[in-house]
Amino acid sequence: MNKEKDSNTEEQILDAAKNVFQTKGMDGARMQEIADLAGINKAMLHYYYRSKQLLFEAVFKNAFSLLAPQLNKILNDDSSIEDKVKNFTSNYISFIIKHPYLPNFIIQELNRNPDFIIKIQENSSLLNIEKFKQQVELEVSKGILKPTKGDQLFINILALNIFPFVAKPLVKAFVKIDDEGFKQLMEQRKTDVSEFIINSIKQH
Amino acid sequence: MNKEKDSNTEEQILDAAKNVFQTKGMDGARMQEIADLAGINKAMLHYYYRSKQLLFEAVFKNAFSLLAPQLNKILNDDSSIEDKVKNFTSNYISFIIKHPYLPNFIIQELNRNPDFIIKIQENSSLLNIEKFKQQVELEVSKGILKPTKGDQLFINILALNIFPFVAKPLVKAFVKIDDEGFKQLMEQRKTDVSEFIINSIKQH
DNA sequence: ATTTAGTTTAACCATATGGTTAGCAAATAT
DNA sequence: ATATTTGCTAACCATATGGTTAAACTAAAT
Repeated sequence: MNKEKDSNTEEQILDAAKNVFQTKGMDGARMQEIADLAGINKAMLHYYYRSKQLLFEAVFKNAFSLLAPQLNKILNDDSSIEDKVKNFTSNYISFIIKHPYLPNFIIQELNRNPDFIIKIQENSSLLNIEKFKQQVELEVSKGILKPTKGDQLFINILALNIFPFVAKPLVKAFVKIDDEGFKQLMEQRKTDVSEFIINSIKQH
Repeated sequence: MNKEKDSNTEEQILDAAKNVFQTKGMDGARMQEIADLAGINKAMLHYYYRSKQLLFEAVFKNAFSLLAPQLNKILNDDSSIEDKVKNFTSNYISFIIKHPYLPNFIIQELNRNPDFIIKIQENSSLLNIEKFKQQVELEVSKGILKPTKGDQLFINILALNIFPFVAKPLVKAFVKIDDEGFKQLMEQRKTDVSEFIINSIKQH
């Protein structure tokens, strides 16, 4: 057996599957299209991944494992809330510009099958907002922040950063811009969003 | 012919189609499932709506026409930005609690087929952010608001209001709540979100 | 009573789709 | 040298799916 070629085929399949699943979703994806994109026989998909469901799960886990460390930064990091907001906003927007289909894919598929998140919750110590909430409480009591609820703040941070990418067609239509204009708008948000949040919660 | 019954069947189909399309999307929806839910023969779907695509479009247009007036309020209304933010936030969250699948459906399908929004743009005078932007500029120059970009503010308002519903499974997992807890969290946001926005942009 | 038009159903059709199988060719092990 | 395992392909299969059709039914119009 040729190890080089083995892993290569398997990777090519996963690559093609990422492409197709992330743009068309589980329901819209076709095994044949994945095979064509990978340049191999359809039977190979089943040879390496058994079923559409399992191939999809491989893609989904892969996608989530890319996103997880991004979210982890804001939850389990020791910098101040202000620094977290600034860093997360800038980093996350850069990250999504590199992986534009990720947030939409994850949100769409979680809505299609909410049980998915249970599996994720079991496997990863992620998705724990407690430390963040305590930190907000502490900074509120110290007078650094105005009275603020940790969970709502967290939702707001996610919303302001993720939403524009998820609703990209809507945003493009409202603001009347093309892809290039959208990219510029998102670049601007790297600083605008953190300012918007800090302005709102910081005690002055 | 029985007009009562006519429109009834047609409506029953549209109702069932709304249900199925809005929860499963175009790709995940099955004509047979829609027919079963409507309690009629599958051929009736084609009798009244010709094809899956046209039935879907009827559902989509219907959904968008529900959402449009909501967005219109914030774009073409004469109250102050502060009042707009307060009213929109409260009204929109109430609205979505009544139609929980709407935002997700629209966003998902616009991403699947971005051309859809072109048709919408042609037909409706909606989706024009100009008045809102001018109003922001005016209030900034009057010193009511801090320096603020109208388009970014509009995106932020949409993001903070819409995102939690679109990402509901994610939010539930992070905050560790069930459906009841989610509903309470959203009720709280009716005031929290507008405060969050006003705090950020109002000159003081 | 009969015609006419709209409505509904069961059966059917062509195609798409996820998945399987038999066999081949090359590499590896014996 | 031979047997065995592995990677791969072409052909195939069963079922699902969107869509069609011909005939039956209903109710109003003549």
